[in-house]
Amino acid sequence: MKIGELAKATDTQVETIRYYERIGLLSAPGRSAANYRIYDPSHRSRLSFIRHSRQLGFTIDDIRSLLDLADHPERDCAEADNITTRHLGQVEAKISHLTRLRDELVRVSGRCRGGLSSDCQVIETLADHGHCTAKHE
Amino acid sequence: MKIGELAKATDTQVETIRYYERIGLLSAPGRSAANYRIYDPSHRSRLSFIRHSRQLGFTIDDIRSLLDLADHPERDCAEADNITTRHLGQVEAKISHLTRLRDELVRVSGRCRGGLSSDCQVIETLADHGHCTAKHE
DNA sequence: GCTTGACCCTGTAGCAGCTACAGGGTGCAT
DNA sequence: ATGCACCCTGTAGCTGCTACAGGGTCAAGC
Repeated sequence: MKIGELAKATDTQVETIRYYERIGLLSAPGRSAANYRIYDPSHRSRLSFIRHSRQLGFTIDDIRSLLDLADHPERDCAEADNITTRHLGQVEAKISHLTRLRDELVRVSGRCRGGLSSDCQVIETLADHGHCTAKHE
Repeated sequence: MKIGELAKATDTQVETIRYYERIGLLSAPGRSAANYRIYDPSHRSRLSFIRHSRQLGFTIDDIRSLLDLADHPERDCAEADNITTRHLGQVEAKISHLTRLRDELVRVSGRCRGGLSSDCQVIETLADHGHCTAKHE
């Protein structure tokens, strides 16, 4: 299949596929006489794996390791679990960070009672860190 | 004050301050005879405002608008509230996205029962989207 | 007066993970 | 023969910094 078809089949942009090839995540396929990339089903499943992993938020580097594991059936599955667990921890950290941030934003925006920006509590709050309940980084 | 002092006072990196000046977020201060940037208290409070807004996750563009409002006391505070509310919505969207993602990761990593990567359920799941309960983008 | 070290300057390149051109070639239908 | 959809390479852009390289400045200590 040509790149456009692979793109449609995996719900990926054509330029993204070329990007994955450039960074060595997806192996370079054969070429047609006209120098078009011609993919086979193995590329398709590999790209599906990549896209699925990306949707789950794995980094490109994680995906490299995961693909490597998928290619070496004799290796220990624990490596894959390590990557997943570490990633899960990062996602949870992000969630709790964003949750604190949301609470602060709710508090800030709740202060707006309309009127002029000169006595806008939102602006006030941003200007003066002391108005915050919690530390946020 | 010199840039290093301002950096310490606002808990910002020196290079970040120069970056803000370069993109026009923080106005260029005066210079000493030796061409050092010399900041006054107004720069300091402006930078605090910026940093505080960044900590709350506002984009640089949002901050430009917020600073603009802070500079025009006669304008309507609703604009600031709009920006905050829209941002809050984005944060909430991110939280719910990450939460779905987390649930899926928990499910995926729960499938690992050790053993060889050849029958690793984590790898399996990544390879086959059909294993997923929910759609995730 | 000379060195050392902390600070400052400019300019540019890098990070992640794409995305978006520009400027060209190919392939098929009309 | 012409139009159009598709393909190619190469490069620059996005966000919000961060990290140099290669240089200048200044005060303290010997």
